[in-house]
Amino acid sequence: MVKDKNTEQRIFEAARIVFQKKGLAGARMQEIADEADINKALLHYYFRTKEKLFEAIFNEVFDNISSGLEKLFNTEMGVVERFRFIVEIYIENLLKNRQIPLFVLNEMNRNPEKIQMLIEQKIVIYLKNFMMQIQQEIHEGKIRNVNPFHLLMSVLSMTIFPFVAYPIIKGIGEKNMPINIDTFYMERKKVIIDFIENTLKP
Amino acid sequence: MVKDKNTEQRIFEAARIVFQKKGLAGARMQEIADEADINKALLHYYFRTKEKLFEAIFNEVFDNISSGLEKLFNTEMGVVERFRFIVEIYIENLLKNRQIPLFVLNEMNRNPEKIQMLIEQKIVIYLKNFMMQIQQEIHEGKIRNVNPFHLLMSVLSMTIFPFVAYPIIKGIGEKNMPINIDTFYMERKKVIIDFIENTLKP
DNA sequence: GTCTATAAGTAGATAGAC
DNA sequence: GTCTATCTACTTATAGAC
Repeated sequence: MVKDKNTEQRIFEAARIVFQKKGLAGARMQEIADEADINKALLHYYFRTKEKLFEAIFNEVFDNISSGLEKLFNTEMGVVERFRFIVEIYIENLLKNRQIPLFVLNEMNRNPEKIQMLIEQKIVIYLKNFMMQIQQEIHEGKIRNVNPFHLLMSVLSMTIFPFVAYPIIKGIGEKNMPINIDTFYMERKKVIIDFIENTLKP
Repeated sequence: MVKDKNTEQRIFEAARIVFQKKGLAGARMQEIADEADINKALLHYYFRTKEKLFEAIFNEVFDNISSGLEKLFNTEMGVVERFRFIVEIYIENLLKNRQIPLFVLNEMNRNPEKIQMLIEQKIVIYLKNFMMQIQQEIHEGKIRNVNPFHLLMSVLSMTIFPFVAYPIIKGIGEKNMPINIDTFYMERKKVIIDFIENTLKP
């Protein structure tokens, strides 16, 4: 249960927890109120409607992703080094917020028309720039000639997918694996970075 | 709208469409009825409750996955060859059923206790056997020494994730890419298989 | 700002005619 | 088997006291 802090923050954090677990349609205002330890009417006092509350949560999540990308891509950095950063930062962050990928993917797929613009302006633009940088380094002979789009998609897949496939990983890892699941996620950093380096070394 | 066929099949197919698009909580019985072009009461006549109808759909999807895995893993085949099969068959199938991954991942993550057993018995068991085969071929020196769990997870990620990330791919691909999105998905077969071969060649 | 009580609307489920 | 009409329960949202 969310305590301390002012009411609006409490509601916000409670809503984040519930929406990320249940999705927009599956979440109940009552559950959010309980989680925030306040009355249901207060939710409406602060956020008017369920949709608006959800939007507030989603926008915050999306902005975090976006500003993270901005930081990653507005620093001067070579392609391989940048990939390394992406993988490390993403895995660190996703370990702390494991529900985020499914939450975002759901909203992206269920309301594409609604957030297409957001995706375009806050995600795709950075990825496109990065692909141009990759193209550039290929041209300069710094890295091997690969398809930047596919490479980027492979790296994102290897990084993010294991977090949405948690139940499968848990199923595999639980009994006859010598390591715990968090260790597995941490190990992936090296696995993915090795893949990148192998793929790109000239 | 689903026509022809008997009523039960019509309901079933309509429910599959709606549940895969909206999820259990987001789906409406009325919408399923409309999609099937029948009355709402008939849904209950054939399937009693929304939950049971959903379960019927989910079990069918899950059985398809499971029987697919069974076919893939009960054939005599080397590791590399088997990986090739997996990637090709999965991409072919997912191109025809793009909503499946998100649908299944959602249910797995939202009702883990409910389907943990299913995952264990119908998915994980095959993956574990395959990892043992990988271990075996490593031992025999047929393939390079890699971590089977990570390799498997990487391949599954690269294969499946792009289908749940469709909105991002669309955003990237739509304007300044010379190919259409289906071509991109088809190309991934080769990309992933190349990765496997490079990773495993001794 | 925060609560209780309640209104208003929606969705799943059933009764009963045909 | 299939339909219309209706019930019941739940959920969002609001009114109004404090």
